[in-house]
Amino acid sequence: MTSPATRQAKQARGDLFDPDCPTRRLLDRIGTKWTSMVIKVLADAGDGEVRFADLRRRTPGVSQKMLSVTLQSLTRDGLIARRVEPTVPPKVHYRLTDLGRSLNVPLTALRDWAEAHMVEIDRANAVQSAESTRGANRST
Amino acid sequence: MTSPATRQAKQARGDLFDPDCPTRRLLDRIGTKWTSMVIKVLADAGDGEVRFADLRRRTPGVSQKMLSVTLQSLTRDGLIARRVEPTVPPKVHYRLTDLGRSLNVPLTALRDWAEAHMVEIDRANAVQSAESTRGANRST
DNA sequence: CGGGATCCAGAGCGATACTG
DNA sequence: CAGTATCGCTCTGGATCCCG
Repeated sequence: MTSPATRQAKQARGDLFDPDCPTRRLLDRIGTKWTSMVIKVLADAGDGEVRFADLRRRTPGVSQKMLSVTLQSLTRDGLIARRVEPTVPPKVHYRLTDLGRSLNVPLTALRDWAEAHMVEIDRANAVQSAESTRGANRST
Repeated sequence: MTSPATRQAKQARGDLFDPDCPTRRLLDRIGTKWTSMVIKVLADAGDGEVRFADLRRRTPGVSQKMLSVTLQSLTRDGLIARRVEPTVPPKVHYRLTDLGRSLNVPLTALRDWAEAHMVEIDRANAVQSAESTRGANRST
């Protein structure tokens, strides 16, 4: 997530181009393995809240630790809201904030692009592999 | 970049939801530190080609190794095209492909969101810090 | 039930040095 | 000029155990 130390070092070096580039910082967040999927799950839930266990079930493959960490990050960033029911077995509910929902818009665009074009990327990779497999016979 | 081994394991476990989710795979690519910036630099160059050294100059902070690696990935994925002038000091030119340019569209949306809303995320983080600094005095 | 703490393997990435 | 190879650090993220 681009540690503060790194950014400090850059600023100390005198190049202030970095603060102009919040894109990297955003990508560092949504690029973290489970973030975008959690946002999608919450977005699909509409305005409803989702409990921790439900989130875990709807996010296959996530460990409880990483789900916990992801939810903490998103909460700190103000993208999701946390509500705790102080019952004896505590129930914790999560939902997207307005900010989180607004992020979901460009994120959905990216998802759509991915679903539409990842096959082309796969095909491109396949071509490269094929070219390296056969030695290099251009003509004929 | 979500190793093939990981995906194999998941398929072996029987949950085939993952291949349905190319978003993760896309984020693994554009989430890699320099990818989105290189795409932006090339997109800003219009349909023109940019040489390696130019790219490096316009992508402050990148090492020649990481730029090289990033360009290789993008080339394999068919997002950029590579043209080599076989002169004695070789000149290599890069440009976005149509696929790369189409990716730049949702990516630009994400950049716009970042520039518009990262301050809110920073503010949210500041609030959390403040709340943890002062013990916890709610009323008043 | 929800989540914090710890340990550990692996990937990302930077610095440096060498090649065609 | 453009790239490859090696080393080493850091950070991610998974497994496991423990707590309220």
